[in-house]
Amino acid sequence: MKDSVSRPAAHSRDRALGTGPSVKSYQVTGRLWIEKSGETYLSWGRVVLLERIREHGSISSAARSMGMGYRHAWDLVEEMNRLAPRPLVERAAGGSHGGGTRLTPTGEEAIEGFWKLVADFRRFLARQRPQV
Amino acid sequence: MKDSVSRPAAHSRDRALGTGPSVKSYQVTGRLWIEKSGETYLSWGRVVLLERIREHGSISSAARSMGMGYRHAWDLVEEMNRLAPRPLVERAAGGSHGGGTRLTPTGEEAIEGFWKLVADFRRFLARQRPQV
DNA sequence: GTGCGTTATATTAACTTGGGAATAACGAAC
DNA sequence: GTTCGTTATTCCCAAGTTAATATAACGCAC
Repeated sequence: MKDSVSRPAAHSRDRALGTGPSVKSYQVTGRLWIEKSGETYLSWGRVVLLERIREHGSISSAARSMGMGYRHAWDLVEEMNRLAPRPLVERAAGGSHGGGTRLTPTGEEAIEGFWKLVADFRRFLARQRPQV
Repeated sequence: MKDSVSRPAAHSRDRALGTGPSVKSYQVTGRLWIEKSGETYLSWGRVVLLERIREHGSISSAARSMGMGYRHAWDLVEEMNRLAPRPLVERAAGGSHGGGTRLTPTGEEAIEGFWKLVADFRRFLARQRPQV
């Protein structure tokens, strides 16, 4: 079974979660993220970036694959690693292929945990009836 | 009993809802709003603006009271009225005091309904345990 | 040591959002 | 008709965010 319902496609640009393709004209929508000390730690786009890094093996390739500038992607990775209890990715500059970036087990857990949170949020939104 | 918990102070600039003053270092946070046809209909700031209009009797005074430009406030009111099933506010230009803006019953219901939604959302967030 | 593609870093440009200023229109009170 | 403060509308600017560009550092393969 595809998990495209509980876990939206990684290539989606939508970071706002609604109740899906509804016929209702009014729709309760929202965003969810995790902060640490007031700073954003994990969000939709950040987790998608982590998945792309896992898939492509480098920050630059991951950024290209989702139309994001390398600088922006690097900043996000830097901040996530800084806020995480342990690094989510390990980076290497130089080497035979120039280097690369790969997920740590902590990074894998962060992805999984965030999508679980998102799934709960989607269920919550689906229960809401927009009061017009 | 004050309602500052279930209904945050109207002057708050925070539109993001967390689980309150928690000692946990990681905090699940989020925003909630209502869309119609992909356009934002009601959000935290918009509903606060409606409350200020009810309190002050005009868009300009309401905007001043919350450090918002009249232009921006007018745009928000215009869009809310356009997306609402029936107008949320009635506006009058001219008159003894220059005119003014007041809430309609629909506007009152919109405020009440949105804060109920927010209260549910706060309860949902409070149930979440940030998975680090 | 040279080549390669990456990470790392700084600088600049473009875009978005909201604020400020200015002006006209409004309409009841006087 | 004058006054008043509001609504309504246009234009421009400031600030913050994101994208684009450029350059240096890195380290393994060869």
